[in-house]
Amino acid sequence: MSTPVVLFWFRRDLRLADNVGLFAALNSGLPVQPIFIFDTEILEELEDKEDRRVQFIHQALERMQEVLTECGATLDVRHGKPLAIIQKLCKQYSVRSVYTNEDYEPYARQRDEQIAKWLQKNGIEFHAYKDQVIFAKQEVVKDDGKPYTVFTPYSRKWRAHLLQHPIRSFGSEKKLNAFYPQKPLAIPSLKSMGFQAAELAFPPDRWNKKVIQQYKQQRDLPGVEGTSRLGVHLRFGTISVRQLAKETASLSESFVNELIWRDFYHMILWHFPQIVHQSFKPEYDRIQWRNNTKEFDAWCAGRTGYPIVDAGMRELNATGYMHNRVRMIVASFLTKHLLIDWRWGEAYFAKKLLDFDLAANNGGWQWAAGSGCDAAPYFRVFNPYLQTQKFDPEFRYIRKWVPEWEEFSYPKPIVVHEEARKRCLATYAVALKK
DNA sequence: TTTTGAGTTGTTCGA
DNA sequence: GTCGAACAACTCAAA
Repeated sequence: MSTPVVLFWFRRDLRLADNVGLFAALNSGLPVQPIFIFDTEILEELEDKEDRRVQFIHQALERMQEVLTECGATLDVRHGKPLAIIQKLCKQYSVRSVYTNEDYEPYARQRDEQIAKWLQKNGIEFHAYKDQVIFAKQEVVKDDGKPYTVFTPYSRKWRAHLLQHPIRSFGSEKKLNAFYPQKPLAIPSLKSMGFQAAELAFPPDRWNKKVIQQYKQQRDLPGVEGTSRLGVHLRFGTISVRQLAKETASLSESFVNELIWRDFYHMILWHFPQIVHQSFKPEYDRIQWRNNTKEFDAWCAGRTGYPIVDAGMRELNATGYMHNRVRMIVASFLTKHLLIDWRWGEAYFAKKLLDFDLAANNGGWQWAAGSGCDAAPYFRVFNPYLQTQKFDPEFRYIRKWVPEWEEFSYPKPIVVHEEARKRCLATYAVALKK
């Protein structure tokens, strides 16, 4: 009989340091075999065979593998359906329990439920920990126990809760000797999984003190490096959100606010999973979207004739990233000027964004469309010219992504702002009148 | 239960 | 050019 072990299953927490579930596993008293599963259910949905997110994950795994190899341990990486892989691993190793960190997306919840059930039937424990966010699920709720749906009171309660429950550190990186000793195993290559590498760099997993200090003043200026660029690292857990919050708390209240927004949207998704398909405010699903596919294609390609919109879409297409201010502008433009269903825009972002996160992306789109919790009022239609004047007054961002914007060859606006605005207000009014 | 104050990120119009 | 009101009332949170 082989040595009893516990498995630690990495998902959106691809780091060895300050990892709650890993810390618990390493303290379980049994040697820990770390695993990762490239989930074919998810990978098959990806159209782009150079999808940079797959590469990002691969790279993060390789980095952990280096450290683990030095400790005489190894990460066992598989490719397939999670339940089947877990069943296989439980046959191969003498598994006493499976440790992991919670994932609040509907697909993940259903997957974990199924796996936990199978494990339980086979006498194996399943432990999942909160690691992805600072406060989750029921931790920050109204006095009557119900979830908040308005951000500001949520954020006040969140901050009060933090004072009562200061952030702890989980020194998982200090227990590397508790891994199961084993000869190195190879990580499946991208190619073997039907993907290929593109020569592209990822943003660093560090933050700049000056950027955080000036975050409030500069975060809205897409022509300036005024944001942290840490979204992708929070998404895949290559940095710890707890550590980040702790370190930046004294530097910028508005930066911490963005981390609270992240918790807020994850909490909302947990309590209202139907928002993946439906408007948070159901009456917004009565809107008669125009859904013109030619206009949608123009929006996707950055050919709307509105330079700030086109710059954003071109940045997204070229890099897998878009500045947050511009995300709002292009989302407002798609839903309100073009009257295209927010789900179309949401799906396009899901396909393209390196830092794509279901909770935040859905929250952002429903906010822009007006259909979300605590959303922009429906009559608030961003004026692309005014937004440019305010946030890109010297056209730095526009010049970078749409160098031909002043030339004759640049397309005429796909819609006239004033007309589109009126059409939007009229269309929304029909859907929302009682 | 009732009341009161407030609500991420805007725009337009008219005095 | 500047400023406040209207947009449209509504819902939420908390006292």
